[in-house]
Amino acid sequence: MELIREDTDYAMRALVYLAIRRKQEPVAAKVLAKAQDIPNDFAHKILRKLTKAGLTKSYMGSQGGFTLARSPSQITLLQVVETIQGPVMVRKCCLGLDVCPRRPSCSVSVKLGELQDSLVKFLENITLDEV
Amino acid sequence: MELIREDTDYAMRALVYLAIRRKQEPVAAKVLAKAQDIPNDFAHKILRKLTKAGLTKSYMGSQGGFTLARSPSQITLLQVVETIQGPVMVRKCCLGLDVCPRRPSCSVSVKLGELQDSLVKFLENITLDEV
DNA sequence: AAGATATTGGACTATTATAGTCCAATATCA
DNA sequence: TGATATTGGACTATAATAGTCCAATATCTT
Repeated sequence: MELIREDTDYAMRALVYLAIRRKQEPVAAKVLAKAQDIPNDFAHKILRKLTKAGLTKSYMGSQGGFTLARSPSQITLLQVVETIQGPVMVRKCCLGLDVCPRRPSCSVSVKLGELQDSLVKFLENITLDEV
Repeated sequence: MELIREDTDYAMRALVYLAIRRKQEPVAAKVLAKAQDIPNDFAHKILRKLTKAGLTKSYMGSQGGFTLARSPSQITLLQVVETIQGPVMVRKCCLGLDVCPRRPSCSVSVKLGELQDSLVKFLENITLDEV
C-alpha cells in the first residue's frame, strides 16, 4: 500500500526538473521524459493533467513544451498529489464520503480523522522550492 | 488512494469490539462479524491473520472464538495496519525497497522520508484503548 | 461416542485500480 | 508546407483488492 503513486512521483520529479532549469523556453515532454526516466507517452499524459490543473503552462507546436505556471514556492506537494491521484485520504470516511452507518459515533474514524488532517497539513506545507 | 484498506478497517473495529466486551469468554467470529457488519467469511480470514500475528488468541471448537492476546493499551494501530496490509509506506523508496538509481541524491525522497517517519510515529502512538 | 459448533488453511473468483500504450487531431514554428 | 509539439481519448495488460468457498481439524456438550 503506497500513499504516493508512480505517476505522482513522475509528476513531482517532472516539476522539480522544470523548476531547476527554469528558463524562458519551454521544455518538450520528450526531453523531460528522457531526462527523468519517465515512459514517454505516460509523461505526456501526466503533463496534460498538470497543465489542466494550472500547475504548468503548455506551448504547442515546434519549439513548444512546458513551463511552470508559477514560481516553485507557490506549488505545494498537496496540489501535485491531488492533481494526479485525487484527494489524499486515510480512509473514505475521513472525507465524509461513503458515509457509513456508524458515523459519527465511530471512534476509529475520529482517530483516523486526526491522521488525515496532519497528513494534509504536511503536504500543504511543502513547496516545490523546498524539494 | 486510501491509506487504510477495507480489511484493515474491519480488523480495527473487530479489535475494538473485543476490547470493549472484554470478557473471559471468547467471541465467535460469526458473532463478531454480525455485530460489526463484516462479511462473515472475510472476518474469519482477518481474525486468522490477527491471531497468527499474536494480536488475538483463538479457541477452537464449540464455545470457541477469539479474545485479545494482550491488553488494549499494548496494541497499537501500527501493529494492526502492518499485520493486515503490510508495511505502511509513503513510497517504495522510503523503505529502501526498489532502490532507484537516483538515490540517495533524490530530493523528493528526502521529503517523503520525513512524511513516512511522522506517519509511522503517529500510528505507533495510538493504542487500542485510546480508540 | 456423536453431533454441533468453531477455527484453520488454502484455493478460487470478480471487480477495480494502476500503469501504461497507441492513434488521430490540432497548433505552431521555420 | 513540413516538422515538431501538445491534445484528447480509447485501449490494454497486470496487479491489488475484496471477497467466497470448501474441506480438515479441534473442542465442547449431550
